[in-house]
Amino acid sequence: MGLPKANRLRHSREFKAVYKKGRRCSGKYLILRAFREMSPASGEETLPPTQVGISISQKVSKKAVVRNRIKRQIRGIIRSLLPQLPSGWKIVVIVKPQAQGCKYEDFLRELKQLLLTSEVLHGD
RNA sequence: AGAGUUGGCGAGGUAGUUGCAGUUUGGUGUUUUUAAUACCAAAUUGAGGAAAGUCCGGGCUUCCAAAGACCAGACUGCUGGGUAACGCCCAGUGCGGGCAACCGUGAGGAAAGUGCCACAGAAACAUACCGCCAAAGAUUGAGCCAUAUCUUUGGUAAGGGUGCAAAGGUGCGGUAAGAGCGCACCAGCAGCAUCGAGAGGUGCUGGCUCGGUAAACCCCAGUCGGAAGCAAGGUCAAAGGAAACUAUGGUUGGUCUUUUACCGGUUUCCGUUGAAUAAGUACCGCCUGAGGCUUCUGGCAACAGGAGUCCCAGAUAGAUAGCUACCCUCAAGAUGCUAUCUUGAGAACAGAACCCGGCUUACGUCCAACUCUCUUU
RNA sequence: GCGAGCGUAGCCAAGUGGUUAAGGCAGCGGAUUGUGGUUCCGCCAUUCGUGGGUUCGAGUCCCAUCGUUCGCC
Repeated sequence: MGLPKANRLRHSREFKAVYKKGRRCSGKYLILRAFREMSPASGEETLPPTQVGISISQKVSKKAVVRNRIKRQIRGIIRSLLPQLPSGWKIVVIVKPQAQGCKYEDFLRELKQLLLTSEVLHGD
């Protein structure tokens, strides 16, 4: 469940910018860093599409298979949520070591909650 | 039926659907055209036997200015073969383990030299503590003989004790006591004959002899240009500039000789950009290869050669997941008496990152062959 | 990708192939004290990360493996 290339964070610089300027929300298993580029002249139409990156360290698990599965599941959730997200955001999802034994539903619930609390997603 | 040994296959399958990456084709948009790039649609392909550990061997790339000599250095170590190469593989020899199938093997040299062998023991490359034996002398005694004890000189390595190990082992003869001193068998060494391509096997003869350790230094034989590694290295557009430190030198193990070749190096800051001193993935390298499959020939085999056929992952914050249906396998339960139904699971180890050949480690199921034991016919 | 080091008691650790593996902290028991601390004495490694091998004998030498820490591009 990969994301389209336009919706990915791709460079180390962009990650660093998000860490530096973005707001921070943490849950039980995940940490969210979000940052919106607000140039005063441009309107909603000219904003770049929202880009998302996932960061998972070797501390979560030494096994690449486990790390990749978590990444895929999170990416799948983001993909399903993508139409609801407003454009212009740069988001980094960091996986905590406690997330080792988590299931798809756990990530889904937590990620939705984090997006709401960080005011990226405006609930109804 | 149980216990065990060896080898092999495969890593659930098919269809649909949503989604991701590559390739090809078509279409649309952008840039001045060629072309490049983005999006859309269709077709097609999409992780492993270990992709892992990075323990060996290569290919490939760049640097070391070129040539030569010597010394270092590293690795390997029964024989023959295979291979691009290997510390790998195959076949054999010796030794060790197992009742056996079979398995393991770091298996050159200790009479080139040096070192070490704790404790114990007399002695651990060299000897005599207790013993045994012979001769001489002394002691008790007036003297002699015998015996005993002691001393000195010599012989001996059988016995005792020590130890991982005591100088070939066992038996018989022999001797003052003993000893390969002699004989038989065994083990080791040397020579000859014979078989084998060779490691070695077998037989005969001989003199009887020499501790262990080289995964201690070392000696011998053989192999190796060195260093880095795809973050190698290159293409693209552009624009380089400033400051500081260091150099009579430097150029990849060391020394020397000859010829000549090249030249600064490091750090910091500013700047244009898709990207700026660095992990630039924008592009190449980058997936046609010591390639796979089928078959024939040679070879005990590893493997080699010929023919046919196929194209089979190429990401770069890094592509394989979710759902549905059927089949197959397994487990549990019910009906029921050998089939049906229901539920659950499809595992274990584990994710390509330049590419190959091995080794090692992790790991679940199935199949085949063989060995031993027990029971029945 | 390339390389280097370390695993010894709960913790920090020493250890030229040769008894029963040195210390310190912690812990436990005892003595001293009216009680506690200080001080003193004693105990505490079924064996040196794991598995093989060499050796008469391995924590030490060799091979493989597991874990862990660090460096460079």
